[in-house]
Amino acid sequence: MSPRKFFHPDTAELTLHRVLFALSDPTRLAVVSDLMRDGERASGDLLAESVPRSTMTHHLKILREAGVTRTRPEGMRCLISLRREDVDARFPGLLDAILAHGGAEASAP
Amino acid sequence: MSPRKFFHPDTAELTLHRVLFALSDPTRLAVVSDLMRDGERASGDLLAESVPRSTMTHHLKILREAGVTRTRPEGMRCLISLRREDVDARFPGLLDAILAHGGAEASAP
DNA sequence: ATTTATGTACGATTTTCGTCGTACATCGTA
DNA sequence: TACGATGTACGACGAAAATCGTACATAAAT
Repeated sequence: MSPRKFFHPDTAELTLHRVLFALSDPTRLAVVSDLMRDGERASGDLLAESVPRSTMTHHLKILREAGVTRTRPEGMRCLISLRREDVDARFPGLLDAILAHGGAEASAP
Repeated sequence: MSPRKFFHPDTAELTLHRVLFALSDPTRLAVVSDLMRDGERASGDLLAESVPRSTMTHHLKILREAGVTRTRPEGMRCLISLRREDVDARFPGLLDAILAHGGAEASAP
């Protein structure tokens, strides 16, 4: 019964092209937009109506392995949060620029 | 002998995920980094040593159709420049954030 | 008009990505 | 332990992307 493990890259290992790629998909952009507005959220509540679970798992894995989000197991659920400070430390202003654009594209793909 | 035509999207039609996708490739990121530092450049001078011409044409087309760059024919050559004001108008701070990161990844892929 | 330099168009190939169903694992609770 | 709820792993499928060679187009000069 080992607690579930999730790989998270170190802050120093984030690469710009990987982060940009993680953000280049409409579904993932919508997830990040939600996280920016609402803070930490359960993965099951993210776009739950429009995206199957296995598809959401896939997108969350890409965001997590790019260093954009953090996944924290909490009982049966997974809580997802933005790695705001880490991304800001490595790419200052990047998330602000995306936040500034707001959720204009943050609807379903 | 009509002068060569290149499609450029209107500023209002730029989408965030398309711009981010265009910037999510190391080769294209290196091109943009060069353009930020040196201004307008001939396409043949961009990474000429490491990327075949037809491949570079492909990348420049993606950048252009995403609205990130402008291509201007000048005699036999093509001059490439950043659409700085247009991208800034639509996504303020985005290019600054990438410029701030400098050319740290701007070497060959 | 021929030649040379530059860049595009097209096609073929390989790789990667996005989607999602199914089976499995984990967690809390009855 | 058995059950129900949540999330992951794996595999398959089709769509899209990255690479690059070859053929063609454009422009300038001879």
